[in-house]
Amino acid sequence: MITFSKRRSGIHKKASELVTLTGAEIGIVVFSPSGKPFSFGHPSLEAVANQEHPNDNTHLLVELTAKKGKETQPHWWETPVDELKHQEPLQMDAAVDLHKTFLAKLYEKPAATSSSMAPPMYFHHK
Amino acid sequence: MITFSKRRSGIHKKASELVTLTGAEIGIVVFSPSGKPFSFGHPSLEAVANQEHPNDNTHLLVELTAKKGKETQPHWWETPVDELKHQEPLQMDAAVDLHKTFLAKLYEKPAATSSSMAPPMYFHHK
DNA sequence: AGGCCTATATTTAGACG
DNA sequence: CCGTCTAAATATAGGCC
Repeated sequence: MITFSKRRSGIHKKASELVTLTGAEIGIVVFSPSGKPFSFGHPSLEAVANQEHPNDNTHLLVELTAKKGKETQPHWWETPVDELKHQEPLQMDAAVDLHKTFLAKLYEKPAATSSSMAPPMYFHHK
Repeated sequence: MITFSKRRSGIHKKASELVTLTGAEIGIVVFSPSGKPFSFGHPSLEAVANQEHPNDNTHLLVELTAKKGKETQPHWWETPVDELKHQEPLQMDAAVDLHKTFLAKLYEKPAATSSSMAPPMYFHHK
């Protein structure tokens, strides 16, 4: 648990460095062994994308449903994802195991500014 | 660019270690400065979750639309996210900048087995 | 791009406050 | 939980294939 905390910060730091050094964009979601979620990502979460994952023909649709209170929480990644909410397991394919996981997609504008990178990033938890 | 590659592997390795050492679950999506997407994650992508991000009242719905060809690509994270597909920018909120970003959520079953962790993980790209 | 190398810088575990 | 400290383990840049 202490190891988790330390290493989580480590990865977080590495991710920050990757962003500042190379201008890449990154998003990470981690769930601690105890189930606490932590999210982190580079630009800001302003819109989301929908993209096909060709190799397994998986199509993921990420949809932003509500957006308010933005002024007080400008950067979503500065906040913990907070409690998990259970819901009925999706019956897509029961092949592997009990774990349900995720995938995230990003969509970048054609000639978008690659600036706005690397505001100091934090990894909070609750 | 060489730095990006090396550090990307580094983060990937750290993520693997975090998983093996602590049993955490993690998912990462990185976009190289040139725009190439790389994904990585711990368990497998079998289902996805929908979860509220309380602090900014953002609600993200991640939906798995299609799932086939699984036999040949058992682990989604072993494959690159591949080419980005452009689509109309979402008009959710134009506040920040041109970048569109993402967020991912994970959903774990109540008393799920925390086993099945740490198969060697790879970071591919195209 | 990936692999191999080596010197240097960083991270880590573990103990402690 | 957060800091601080330490020795030991690891990541990194940069050169080279």
